[in-house]
Amino acid sequence: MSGMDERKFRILQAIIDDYILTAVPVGSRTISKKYEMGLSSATIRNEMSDLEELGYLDQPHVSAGRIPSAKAYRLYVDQLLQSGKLQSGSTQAVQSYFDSRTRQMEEVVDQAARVLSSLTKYTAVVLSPTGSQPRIQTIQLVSVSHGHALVVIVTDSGIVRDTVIPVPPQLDHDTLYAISRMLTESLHGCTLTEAVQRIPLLTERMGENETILTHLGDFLSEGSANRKPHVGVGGASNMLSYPEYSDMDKARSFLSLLETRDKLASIVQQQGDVAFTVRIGPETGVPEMSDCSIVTATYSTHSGRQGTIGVIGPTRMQYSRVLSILSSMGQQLSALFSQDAETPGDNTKRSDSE
Amino acid sequence: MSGMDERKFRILQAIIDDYILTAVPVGSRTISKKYEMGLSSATIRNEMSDLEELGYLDQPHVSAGRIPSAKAYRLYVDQLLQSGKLQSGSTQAVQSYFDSRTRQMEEVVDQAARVLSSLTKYTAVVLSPTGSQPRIQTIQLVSVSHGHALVVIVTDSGIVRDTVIPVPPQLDHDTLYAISRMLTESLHGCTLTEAVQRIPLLTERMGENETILTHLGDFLSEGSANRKPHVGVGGASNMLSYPEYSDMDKARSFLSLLETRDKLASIVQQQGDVAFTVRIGPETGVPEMSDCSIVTATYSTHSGRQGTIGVIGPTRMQYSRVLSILSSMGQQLSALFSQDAETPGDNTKRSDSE
DNA sequence: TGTTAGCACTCTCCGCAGGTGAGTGCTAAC
DNA sequence: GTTAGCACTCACCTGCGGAGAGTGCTAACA
Repeated sequence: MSGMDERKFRILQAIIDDYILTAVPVGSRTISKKYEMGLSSATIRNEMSDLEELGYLDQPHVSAGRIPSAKAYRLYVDQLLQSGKLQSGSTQAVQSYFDSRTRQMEEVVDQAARVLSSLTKYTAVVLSPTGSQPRIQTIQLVSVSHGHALVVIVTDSGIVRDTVIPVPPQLDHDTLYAISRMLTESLHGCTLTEAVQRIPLLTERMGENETILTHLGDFLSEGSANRKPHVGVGGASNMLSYPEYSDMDKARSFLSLLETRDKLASIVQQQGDVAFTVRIGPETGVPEMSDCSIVTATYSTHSGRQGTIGVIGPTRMQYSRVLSILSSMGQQLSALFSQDAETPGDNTKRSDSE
Repeated sequence: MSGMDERKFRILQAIIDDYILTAVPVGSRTISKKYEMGLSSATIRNEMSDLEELGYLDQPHVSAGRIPSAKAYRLYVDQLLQSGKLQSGSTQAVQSYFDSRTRQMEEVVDQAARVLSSLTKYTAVVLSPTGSQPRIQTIQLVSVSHGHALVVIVTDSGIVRDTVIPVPPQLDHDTLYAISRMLTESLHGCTLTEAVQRIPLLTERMGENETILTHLGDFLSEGSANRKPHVGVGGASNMLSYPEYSDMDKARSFLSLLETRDKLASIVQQQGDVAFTVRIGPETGVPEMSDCSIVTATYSTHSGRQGTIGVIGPTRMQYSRVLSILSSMGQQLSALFSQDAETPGDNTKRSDSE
């Protein structure tokens, strides 16, 4: 980073800004004219030559302008993150998008991805919260039809899952309720994994209905294993608007990556405890995204589970804008998921005002 | 359709087959050589000229080969549907894809879309079942936290929705259970709309807990209004593999159409009671899909609700293949959604074998 | 010593030929 | 009715030259 004085930095900044806007290699004349630097193109040229030597600029071919390298974006972004001036006004925009009432966690996640993509004009990915295993609060069996019951498990972070299991057909509502009470008392406060272990101990108390336990155990162990977050994607087609993806093959491989949700989730998932992660070009570690950048942020629920929101765009992304939008969105989601046991947007507020 | 003899039809068929395979305008020589017709290219040429006059063939420019018109595909498909020889062996392939156990309706729909797209190499859309309003079987309130309860409504076609509503904090499990029993008895067999109407009549029986009714009413009326089917899309990027979408703008508008699920649903949704619908090119009525075809089929649940599955591809789609795959998939889904109140793939089978 | 004007040079992009080849329509012979 | 032959038409490819943008270098200037 040595050899980098104040003026060089300002020029680099100008080049990045211009390139982010136009996606066209930027020449010395452009800088000296459009960005008032009080310097002639020749001087700029010299500086640019230096910047290229330092690795901040690339030249597609001899007689083209320069484009910022990944290193340049990195510098730019680091600067941005340090100077912490991102909050800005985008909170409003984010907020206004969420007034439509959504209920299920999956819906919120999908909706968030749509909002994020339409605000940024890039591709957005939202992962539902994961993390520490939720603890069981209530287990309830509801009779569905003769010989089948619905199992609903409520945890401190919302409904885990519901499933239908077969039950002895002679069981009536009240018996199911009694069993539910018993199960709830025995397993309250356990994580799913703990519950699976504890289930065998309950056999004698169940009497003839022990088949229920088998099914419940199956269900629980699957629920505890299957901790894949839900993945919402929005604005996949936005990417095609950018000239860097005018190549069909590139576009196709990018889009098909977006379709394999598991892989996508593992790429986007943010590791560590930082507020933001910015991965530029090769830093993504994904060949399909070698000229993309991924910006992610986390949000968290009141029970400490963490989710990730991310924006994928060309390396010449409007980082500052994106970071500020992500920041707002993260706050919104945190708030949303922290009321009412991660089952957001319930009727409370609206009904109160009626 | 007059002026169309047996031989012309065979030639037309050959042209369509070849064009479906290659996407390149097909010339008279190709037909006479690749497809053994015992005719010289000159004869074919004459016939092709006739076919063009009849409107079955188009010529991109004077000295190019011919390509089938929408009218030709229409004829081809009608023929295919009449001769009812589509069942074939693809059922196996479809079946084998579904052994992975899925549970929630949404998951099944998404999975079906993925399977469908990977089998056909086109873009697939699957709509969850809609139709006659489901009837309430059970209503259950489950205590979630102090002052909040989870409402689970089981209908004859599965769980409608669950939501958290506020309840008076002093209510304990048993009271909630009693209320649940009361609600179930009063509303059993109602459709959601009927239930909304009947709720006011229950006020006196609830005593001090009537706020619950307000929230329940809100929830029900929303559930009955919000009859949008879930839309699963698979293989969006497949479309980019076909030369007809090598134009970026076309591709983008197509993909962004796929992203607006509501619009997509209304396009794909099949009207009428026929087993299959094939809409070719302009017949789709959607500018973005003017050179696509949409093939849809329906599946239905044991409670008579209908869902739609569809494949979107270029007009030169492999109709025969697609129709047979759709047919299998439709059967699979019908079967899947008819066991266990539309909560498919439950533990029954697996547990029995353990 | 830093800045600037000027100039030669490079390389992409674009439009314009000309050649090639696939395919047609027509005519005449079988 | 079928086929061989032939002239004709375009799309596509390739190579070429000019225009324009941008650079690097050198020399002059403050």
